[in-house]
Amino acid sequence: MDEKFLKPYDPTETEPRIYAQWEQSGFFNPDTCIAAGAAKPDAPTFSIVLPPPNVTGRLHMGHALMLAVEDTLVRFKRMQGFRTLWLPGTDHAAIATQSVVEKKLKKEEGRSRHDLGREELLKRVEAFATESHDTIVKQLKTMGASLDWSRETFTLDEARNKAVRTVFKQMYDAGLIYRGLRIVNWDPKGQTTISDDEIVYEERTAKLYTFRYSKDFPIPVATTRPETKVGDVAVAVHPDDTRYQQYVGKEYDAVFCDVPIHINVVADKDVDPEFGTGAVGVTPAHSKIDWEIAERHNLSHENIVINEYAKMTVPGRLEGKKTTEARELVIEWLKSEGLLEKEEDTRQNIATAERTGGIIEPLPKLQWWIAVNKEIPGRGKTLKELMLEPIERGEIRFVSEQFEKVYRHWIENLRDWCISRQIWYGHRIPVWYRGEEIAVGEAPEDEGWTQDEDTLDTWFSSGLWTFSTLGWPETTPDLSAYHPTDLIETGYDILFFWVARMILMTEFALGTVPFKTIYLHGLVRDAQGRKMSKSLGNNLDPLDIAAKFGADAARMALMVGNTPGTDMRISEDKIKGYKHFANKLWNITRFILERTEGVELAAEFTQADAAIRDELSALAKDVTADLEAYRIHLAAEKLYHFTWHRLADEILEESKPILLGEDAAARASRARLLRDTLDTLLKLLHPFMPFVTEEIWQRIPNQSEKLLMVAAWPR
RNA sequence: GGGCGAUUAGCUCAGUUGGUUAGAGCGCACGCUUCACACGCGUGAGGUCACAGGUUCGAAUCCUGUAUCGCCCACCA
Repeated sequence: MDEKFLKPYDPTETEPRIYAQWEQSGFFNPDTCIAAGAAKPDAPTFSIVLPPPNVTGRLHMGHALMLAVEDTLVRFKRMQGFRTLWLPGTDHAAIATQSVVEKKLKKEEGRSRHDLGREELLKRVEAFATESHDTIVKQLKTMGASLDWSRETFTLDEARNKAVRTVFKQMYDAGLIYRGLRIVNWDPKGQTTISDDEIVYEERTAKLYTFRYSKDFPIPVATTRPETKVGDVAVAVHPDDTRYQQYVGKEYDAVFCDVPIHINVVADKDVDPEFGTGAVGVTPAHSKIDWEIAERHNLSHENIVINEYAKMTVPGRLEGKKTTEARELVIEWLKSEGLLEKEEDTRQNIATAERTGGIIEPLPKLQWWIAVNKEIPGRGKTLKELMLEPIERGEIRFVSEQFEKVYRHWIENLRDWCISRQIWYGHRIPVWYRGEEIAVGEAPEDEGWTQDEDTLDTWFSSGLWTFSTLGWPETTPDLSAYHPTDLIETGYDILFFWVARMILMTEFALGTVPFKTIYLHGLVRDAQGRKMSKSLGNNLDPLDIAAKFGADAARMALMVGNTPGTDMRISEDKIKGYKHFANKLWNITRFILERTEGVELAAEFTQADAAIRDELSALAKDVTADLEAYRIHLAAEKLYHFTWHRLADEILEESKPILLGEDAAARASRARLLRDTLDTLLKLLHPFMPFVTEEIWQRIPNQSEKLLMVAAWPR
């Protein structure tokens, strides 16, 4: 017996060595598996694209969970003989990455992006992205991820750029991408537009003020943002509100806090007569709803009073003031003029930007949009319909069915998607202007063209991920073999951002689904159930965890008892438990090898041993069925339980007298049973705990299959 | 305001299509230097499955309602 078994299992020494061995074997690449006979050339395929981690730093435990689940499924399928592809890549994560670099720049050098300029900033961001990428790859390998590195991609590399330009052009030609002036969510801190999905609402107490524009203005108006009232063009009331009907259609002039304003009184059904005074001051340039009201009543949109830095642009005492300062000044002025009628507390949800925390300032801006409710020429359907159909037809199914309703509900309320961003890192919008002319897709060859300054929302390129990574728009063998992919596995928090956008993009560009099954995992929280975050300092780094307990232990701890779609708690104690389990398996092996060394292995089992062999076959079947149905938590728990409490506690114990006994036939049968059981169990456990099982496997004498990772799955 | 989910042992959670006596890990108590393993072994305590009705031969599981907690979406000026 290998002397190594005399000491406890040491994952830190083992894991990097084993990973190097796997990598060297080339079996992460399905082509190598075929060449080596580990998969048949015509075997069915199984493919997953790795949800590309953002190059914003390093991986956290949520990523570790994702890797554990995906690697387990991939290894399972590979051992079953599928042509299995798990394709790695990273995401440039435009806003997220640029804002990390900008923050660093500010902190370390006290400079802004404008001090550096576009080109220099991009150099900095790219350097940072490269560094992050390398860290992330190291972490992925540490977790044991059997990714095909020969096919690695990046959302911003040349091939992916090409895919982005191609889809953009196709959508533009189909009339689905358009440029339009609308109220956008402007983040004054990040100096960019963001989409509705990037908004986080924070509940706060705010003051609701009731006032009149002037002494002779007949209708009192309630507002939480008095400073915007210098931009008002109308007062809207409900059409049935008898209090105000007599004023509808009338116009008034006033000088509001040094600013001359002209107010139309209009009737609009969107006004709630119960709220405030039942009358809304309409500020078209600084409120989405007001913009719509103004459109319905042909009122001016152009009355902009706040700029991109959230400062007032009107002449007079407010000029150049921040909105918050201006608010105070307006209240002061209202009081001094005797126009303020009431001041009360109200609860308010304030819109903030997810990445920067800046308070969103609605502003009218010329932006690029994707129309989701417009019929696609030649297809008779809208993008929204394309997003719903595969779910309805059952071509895509959710592992946790509750998400189907959530998804539908989101789609039904979907509005046009704003895809342009005023940041520099990302895919530059593939549009060029020359006077009145416009060119889309590829840069024109001739002189005088200027490219659009903006970049694309990062989710535009992520939406193409399942097929851009396989070589589209070229028709590659990979694309036809591995697309649609079998599974997408990611956190439920990016169902809308990403999963929905992949369905949209793939249905549009390829007319197929991007994947057949959606497996959404929950959040990984700390032992107290809190979100892991930098500010709380309760983050666990997969690298540290692997160094302390081994990647195998981390993987098991993340999978056992964790049902898809549900948040879980993780603690070092739990992970330690599975480190012990790896050691238990190690010692089981030691026992079996020691006690069967030199014992002749029987050809036939005794009746008792045949029963145990059947029990094991039943377990194998059970685990297989669980994995095929994505019940990973159950499979893992069953294996744990069998290994420790059936095999070690019972079978090994009752084997002791048999192996030391006089009955040679029983001894030979039991020896063979134990060796067979160990082999089978190592195979069954390998997808979950790849390192320790592989290490043991290679130290068992007379092993017929060399690498456990491509050994045949028990059937 | 609309939607989704949860409530099972002290704690964290499983429990697949309704089917024996409801399980695991951790923790706890007691005892073990037993020749695979103290990263261990043995024994044990601990549950009205949130509550109230209903369906059923049978309910933690299905239905209705209530309570509490959590999350998502929308958002009132």
